[in-house]
Amino acid sequence: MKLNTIAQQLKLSESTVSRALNDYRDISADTKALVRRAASETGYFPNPHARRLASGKADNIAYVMPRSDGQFNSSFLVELMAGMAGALNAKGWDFSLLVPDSIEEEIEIFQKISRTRHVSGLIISRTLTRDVRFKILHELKIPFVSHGRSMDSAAAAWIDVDNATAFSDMTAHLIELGHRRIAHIGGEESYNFSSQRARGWRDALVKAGITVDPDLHQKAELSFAGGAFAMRSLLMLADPPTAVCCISDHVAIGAMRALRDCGLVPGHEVSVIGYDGLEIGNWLEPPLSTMKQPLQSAGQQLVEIVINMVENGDSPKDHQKLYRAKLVRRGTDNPPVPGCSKHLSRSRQDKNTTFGGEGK
Amino acid sequence: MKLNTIAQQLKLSESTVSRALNDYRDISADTKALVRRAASETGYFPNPHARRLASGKADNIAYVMPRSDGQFNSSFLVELMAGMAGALNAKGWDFSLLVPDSIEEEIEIFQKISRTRHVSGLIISRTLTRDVRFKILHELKIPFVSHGRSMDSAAAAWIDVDNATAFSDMTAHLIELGHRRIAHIGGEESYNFSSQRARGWRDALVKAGITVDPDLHQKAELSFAGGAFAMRSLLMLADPPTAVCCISDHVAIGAMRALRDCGLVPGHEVSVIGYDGLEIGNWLEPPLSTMKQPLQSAGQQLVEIVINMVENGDSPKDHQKLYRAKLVRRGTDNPPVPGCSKHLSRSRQDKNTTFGGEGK
DNA sequence: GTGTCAACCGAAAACGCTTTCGGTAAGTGT
DNA sequence: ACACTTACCGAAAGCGTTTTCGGTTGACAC
Repeated sequence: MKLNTIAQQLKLSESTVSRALNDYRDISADTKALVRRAASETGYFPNPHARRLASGKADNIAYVMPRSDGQFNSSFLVELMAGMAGALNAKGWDFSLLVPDSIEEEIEIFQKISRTRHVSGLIISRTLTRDVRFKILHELKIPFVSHGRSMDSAAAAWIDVDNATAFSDMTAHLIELGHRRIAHIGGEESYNFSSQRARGWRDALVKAGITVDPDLHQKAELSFAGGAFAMRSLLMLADPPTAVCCISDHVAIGAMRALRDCGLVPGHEVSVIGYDGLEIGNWLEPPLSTMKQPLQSAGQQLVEIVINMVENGDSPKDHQKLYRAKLVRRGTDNPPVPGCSKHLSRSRQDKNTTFGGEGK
Repeated sequence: MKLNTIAQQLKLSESTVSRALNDYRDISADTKALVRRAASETGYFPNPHARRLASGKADNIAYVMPRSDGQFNSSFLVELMAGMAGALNAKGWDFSLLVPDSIEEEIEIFQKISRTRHVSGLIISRTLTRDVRFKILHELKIPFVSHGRSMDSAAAAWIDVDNATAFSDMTAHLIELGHRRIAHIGGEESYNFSSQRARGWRDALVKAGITVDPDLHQKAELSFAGGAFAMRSLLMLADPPTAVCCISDHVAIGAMRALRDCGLVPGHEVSVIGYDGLEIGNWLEPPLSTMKQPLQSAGQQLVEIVINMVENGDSPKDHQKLYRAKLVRRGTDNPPVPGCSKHLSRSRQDKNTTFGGEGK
């Protein structure tokens, strides 16, 4: 099933067959049809390695998968990768996965790619506030797009959600409901989305004339446990919050658990809003309010961007896209309950008295 | 940075350099050291395409990712893929993802692989009870391992969990707690794990001398919504179950929601046990009991198996491994509450009377 | 000395495709 | 009739490795 075979069979030269298959315009329509039919009849597939070696093109995209955070929004990740694979498949390109253990290893991989060019384009994610990868990839001249911005991404291609606006929207919503003491459970601020979300929260408070109490800003691991721990700390405060903006749904779910453990009902004594729009939130008791990203097909978009850069040499700057998250009210965002603040200090409440909030 | 350059630089032939790098034994230790040093100094990486073309080896593994079931245990999937990527990376092999839209497309991909051999080995999953892929891959002589068995997998390599035993263990446990009316919310039985799990449930009942009531066997979509729907059907029964064995944690979570919506408390009037050992189960109210698979590094294992088959020509049959799932008691498996069965028929209960079960 | 055997290395032929360059034949205008 | 395109195709040179097949040494025994 080599090009050779098919050429002899048709009494054409290899080069003609090759060009016919690749739709060169100096091949007559007749021969093209002829060759195509012969190819599909014999079930011919060009050898990718030979093709790539000869053409110098790799025709594949690699996604740098964030390592070892089992707690991160994994359903989203799967969705994302499926989207990428689908879009690439439509183009006939390959999709590989890179899972570096450390940032050093990641950079090493980049260098290898830049030398051998065995990967035509890259998609990175989980961007840091300051992220060397942008500079490195730029220097190595590897076409790439990032899922998430960074302070170093001005000249790069990216798609992202407006984290700051999302969290100021969220916070403003709670303020409008009547809350004044609104906490934020955030994450490690070296991650760009972390610091942006914290900023959004802070901005909304300031804008409403509420002074920001540093005690109300907790930093947590982005996991169930992290959220639970942070929530417990908040409840220990002399003047606990009546609402909490959580950096992720996972964290919010942990926080809900902590509330329950103290005999409180999420959305009653303490409102909770998460972020991610996870399906699971709908199935909790009570259902978790959250911010949802509109990226139904982020994977596909990312792929299309990087393909454009590889094939047409598009400028990265022409591919920057910001989306806005939308509030999804479910059951855990409600007006503060007057007099409830007393209940909030350390003492475990009797379940029967605190149970049965007004719901949504 | 070609082999050429480095050869001239050292005044050696290309072939010598190549063999030195690949550790052939007819190259002296001295020259090997020399070449190696030169290579690492210049930062040389062999061109993968050229290498693969010349050697005929692809040195990569592809994973056929199950498409479009957002509801499936995605954290596990991510974990799995990370494990695969890690193991492959250690070997210097590439990892690609295949995401076919249909079974036809999947088979087409297999044929392409068998022709061009651009993928050395395959990992498949989400096996069907009758799964043509086993026969096809065997005929095409593509080395592969499956994550999950099938009726057609006798001669193939696989790792799997003993689904039947897991569900008979689960059911037996509920029987021991005193339950007699034990339902099963299962899935589409064309999936192998689905039918196995249903079988385990049925076997345990029979073994305990309990006649199997077909009404108690619900088939649901493997999602939150599917679980909720099935649970509602069960509650509508004239004689509803006091315990439910759910095919997955997702389904169980949906079932819990349905219970709550009827004013019931999961683990009180109706015990619920899930399957998968999802982290999220720990954070529900009450925490969900479940069966946990011991596959901490299934990805790595799968990769090692297929590599062995590719490199050493190992027989598939020597790589079949069955694991046993373990019960994780959390909050939703308890003895039946006497007199509760009355509450179970359709009527919405007042929350205050039903709330506050004995917990775990 | 001659023969033998390792140990080492080089020349050159693959591997299966792409792409440049040039050549022929037919069409176009004058 | 001539030059000049245009349309189409073939020859051949890569692409950067691996691998087969010999060939040249030097050591060692006789």
